[in-house]
Parts: sequence; C-alpha cells; structure tokens
Amino acid sequence: MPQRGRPPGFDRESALRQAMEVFWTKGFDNASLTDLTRAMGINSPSLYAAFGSKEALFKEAVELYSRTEGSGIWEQVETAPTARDAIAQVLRTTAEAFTRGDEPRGCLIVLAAPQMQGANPGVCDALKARRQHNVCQLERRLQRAINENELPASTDCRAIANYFVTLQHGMSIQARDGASRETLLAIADCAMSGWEALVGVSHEA
Amino acid sequence: MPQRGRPPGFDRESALRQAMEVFWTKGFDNASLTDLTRAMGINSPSLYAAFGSKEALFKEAVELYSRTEGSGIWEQVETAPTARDAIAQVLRTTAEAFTRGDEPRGCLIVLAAPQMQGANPGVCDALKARRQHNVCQLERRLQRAINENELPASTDCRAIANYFVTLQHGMSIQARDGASRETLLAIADCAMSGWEALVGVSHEA
DNA sequence: GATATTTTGTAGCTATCGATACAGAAAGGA
DNA sequence: TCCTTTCTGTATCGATAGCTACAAAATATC
Repeated sequence: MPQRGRPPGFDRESALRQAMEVFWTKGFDNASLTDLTRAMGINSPSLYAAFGSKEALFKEAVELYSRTEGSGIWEQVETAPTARDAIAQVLRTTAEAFTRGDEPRGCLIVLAAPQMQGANPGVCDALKARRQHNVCQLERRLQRAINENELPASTDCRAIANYFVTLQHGMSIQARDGASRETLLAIADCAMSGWEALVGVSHEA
Repeated sequence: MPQRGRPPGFDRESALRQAMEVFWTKGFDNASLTDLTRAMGINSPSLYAAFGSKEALFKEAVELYSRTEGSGIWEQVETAPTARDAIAQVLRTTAEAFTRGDEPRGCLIVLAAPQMQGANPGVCDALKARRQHNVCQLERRLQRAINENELPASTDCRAIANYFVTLQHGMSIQARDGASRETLLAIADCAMSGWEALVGVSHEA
C-alpha cells in the first residue's frame, strides 16, 4: 500500500530545485515565501506539508546545491593526481561554474547568509560548516601530498588550504559583482603562479 | 541665527556611528528600524528627521565606515614606497582590522548586502562601487610601479589587482566565520610568498 | 510673556513577513 | 457507494517591517 489519498500535484525534486535557485539568487532572508511558492508553482500549505518550514526547505536546498552544483567544483580534490592539480582544477572549475549564463553567479553557500547575525542561527551554522568543510578537505589533500612525496614535510597544509579557500570565497563576491569568466580565470592563474614559492616556504606565524 | 527651536537631544555623529555598527554586524536588511533606533538611543521620528530614510542612513554609515575603518586599510596604497609593500600592508592591516575584539569581524562593504538582488538596489550599487574602487586603486598603484621601474612593463596590473582584492574580500568571510588573526596573517603570507613569480609572468588570457 | 520654530515621544499607519485553519477535491480500500 | 486518507486552494493568523501624523516639550525671537 504505497499510495493513499490524493496524489501530490507537483514534483518534490523539481520544486526543491526551483527553491534552490531562489535562495541562491536572493539569499535566505530576502527570499520570501511569496518568491518561493511562486517559483515552485505551489501554495504555502503545500510547501509546509512537503518541507516543514522555510529553514528546513533552505537546508534541503543547500544539500541539493552541494550535491549538484558544488560537487563539480570539489569532487576533483580527491581524484586529481597531484595536490597542485587538485587546487588548480578547483579554481578553474570555480571560474567556470560562477559564470554560467543560466545560473546565479557565485556560490550559494558563501552568499546566502554571510552576516552570521540576525538571520536564522541554524541557517548560518549550516553554511559555515559547509564552508569549513572545504578547508578540511583541501588540508587533507595537501597532507596526502606530503605522504606521497609531492610536497616537503615542512608544508603548512592548513595555512595553504585556508589561503586557497579564502580566495575561492572571494571569487563569489567578484562573480556576483559581474566579473567575467576571463577575469576569474586570470585570478586563478595569479594564485597558481605562486605555487612553487608557496609550498617551498613554511608559515609558522 | 544658527539655532532656532528645540535643540536636538542627541549627537548626530555618535548616533551615526552606532548605526554603522548595527549595519556592520547585521547587514542592511537584517538591521531593523528597532535595532537601529535602540542602538542610536533615539526614536524613529528623530531618525527620519536627521537622516531621511533607512537607505540614506545606511549610505551615510558606509561613508563613515570608509572614512574611519576602511581608510586604515587602504590609505597606505599610495604612500607605501613600493607596490609590493603597499599590497603586503593592505593584507596585513586587513588581518588586524578584521580581528579587533571590539568591532564586528570582516568588512561592512563586503558583508552588508552581497546578494545584489531583493535588497535595495541603491544599497547594492553603492557597495559594489566601493568594492570596485579598491581594484582601481590597486591597479593604478601597480601601474605606477611599472612607471617607477619596480615592475616589468609586461605586468598585468588589472589581473593582479583583481587577485589581491578577491583574496581580501574572502578574508571578510573567513573573519566572520571566526578565523583568528594568526590565520588571516598566514593567508596574507601565503599570498605574498608568490609575489616574485606573480609579477614575473604575464596574464594575457 | 507671547509667538514662531524645531525636536521629542506616543501611537498608529499600510504592507508584508512566515506560518496555519479549514473545507473541498482527488485518490485507494472496504 | 461510502469511508479514510492525503493534498489543494482560499483566506487569514499574529508579528513585524519601514515609515509617519500629531501634539506636547523645548528653545529663540519679538
């Protein structure tokens, strides 16, 4: 008995995808229930029945974003043959992903609620955790590169991971301000041009 | 006849400073009139008589921010003896300014309304213009360094300016996420370690 | 002291926010 | 066919948003 009662009149996944786009464009607070229900093609009672609350809907949207949009950027960290390739790929893919014509520019996780105050605390914490996950992922990859003798043991993996993630976050601001793909790629090139010097020095504050 | 009628019961400058702190902490939209009037120690009619509207108050607050907080970061661009020193100073001062215990972390101009949609368009444009002003300022300084034979004529000043400003914007996100001063300084060191390689290559892509 | 001018606090305006109550509509099971 | 279950649209909830009308209070001018 899988189905009882009136069947839903909308597709949950595609409605969630529409909601994701609204949050991506406007951020959490500026995305009103009216914006969301209009984009999703449903009324608010259906939204609340299917997702629980605006906060819960947002968290599902972030999850979907990470799974679809974000994975294209970060999945290569593990698979790239070297740490250098991994980071170069992250920056280059970021430049491309942030300037697709049919999508909002920049990263939902960076732009949706950066103030960390006044907005819903659960929302802020969820986004912050995802931002910091990127640092950990990069740091682990750099540590692996030390183990594989790509990088010297003196490499400050945490500092380097923080550095590249910081740049990648800044690219969200640039993209939302209208920077072209070429501009973002040039930024990536600037960062990578310093790679040899970066991994050759130690940063012990 | 400079003064007629009942004198104001509050100091306009210090009230504006309080408003700036609220906008800095919460962003434009999340800073409610209640938040503002409570912090400023006045009622809304006084606020509107003195500043006109929430948007006008915000723009004055941004102006004050640039004049006081921001100038400490960017004023050295012109006075530093070399372009390299200028940029190193910007990044180092940024790390310090973003982690003062008595002030909100990160930059008001980056964090107050980054979505660029849904929020007040005038507010978004004003902040975007100030962000891009930093790029132009850095680019001009790098161009000057070419003229002064500090840098080769092939240096891509715009790409380099974009690169460092992007990193500086990312530092706002890191600071708001709780990064320590040491972490931000290490990020600055990472960026500066690539300086020689950066100014030695051209970025004509 | 009387009048003109400006600021103050109270109280309330309209609009919109996120979230729901409720009854009718659409399906399966008896 | 009747009942149960689930979903839908309408209409609305209380709270809060930005903003303002209004009269009392506080000063300068006459």
